[in-house]
Amino acid sequence: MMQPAVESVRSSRVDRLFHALGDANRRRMVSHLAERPASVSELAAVLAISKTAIGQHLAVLEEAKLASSTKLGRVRTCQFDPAGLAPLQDWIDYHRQEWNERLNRLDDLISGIVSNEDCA
Amino acid sequence: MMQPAVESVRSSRVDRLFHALGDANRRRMVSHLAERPASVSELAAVLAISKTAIGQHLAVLEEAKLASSTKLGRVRTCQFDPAGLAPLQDWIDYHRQEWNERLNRLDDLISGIVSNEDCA
DNA sequence: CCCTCAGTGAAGCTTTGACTTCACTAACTT
DNA sequence: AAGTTAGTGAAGTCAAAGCTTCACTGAGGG
Repeated sequence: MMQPAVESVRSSRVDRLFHALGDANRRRMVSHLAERPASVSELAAVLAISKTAIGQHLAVLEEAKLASSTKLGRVRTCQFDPAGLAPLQDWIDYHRQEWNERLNRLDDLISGIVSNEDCA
Repeated sequence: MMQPAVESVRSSRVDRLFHALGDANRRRMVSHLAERPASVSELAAVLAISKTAIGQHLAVLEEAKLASSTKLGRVRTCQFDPAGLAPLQDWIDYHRQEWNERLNRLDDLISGIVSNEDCA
């Protein structure tokens, strides 16, 4: 639903993802949907904001592939899509790894120093 | 450095964290710092923005505990703090778990149906 | 058929956020 | 001492983001 005519300004997938989760209300939506699917009205009631606002947040979440929705009759049911979190997890893993490599290089350096001392 | 006089508007730790990573330039800073520490000037050169802007981004990253910095002489050296990613990981894990529980409940339901069919 | 309820599009409001420039301080260099 | 160079504070600009209200469509219920 509510796909923008033009591709979003946010270029990358990761960008859309982090931006989507950067808003507290959208995270609350995700948290709620992670427990059970919900309609727009229900989400509006829970977050205490207008249905219009929910619709806007939903569009952002769907662009980030964190949620999906289908309309049956007049009610739209929104769902959480956990697979959408994958790129986020990848980003974290990547930076954790970078860090570990830094530690490893440090270890090597220290080992070198130690062995030098042993030689002395 | 640059601690705000008043506590940030962003209340929770998770909030600050997601918001900090919601900006592409700040993520680039983190990526760069994950490889090696860098000065403000170096980051400004890499990202092609003013040193002032780097200072502002740095403040946000430090508030989110994703980075730290120390000034030696006139140069400030910035460092990535990987431990700051923990709450982010926790958030993901939590929502993955919620999802799994949903799947389990679904499994139980299906099992119920199946055994009913078996009885029929 | 009329009424209500769920959701949407359009517009506009207000705040936040990401920069910049300018001016200034403090630390090296020569 | 004089000239760079690194970083900062203050202020201002500009666009994006989060909401709201209003008007309207369409589905269901009496």
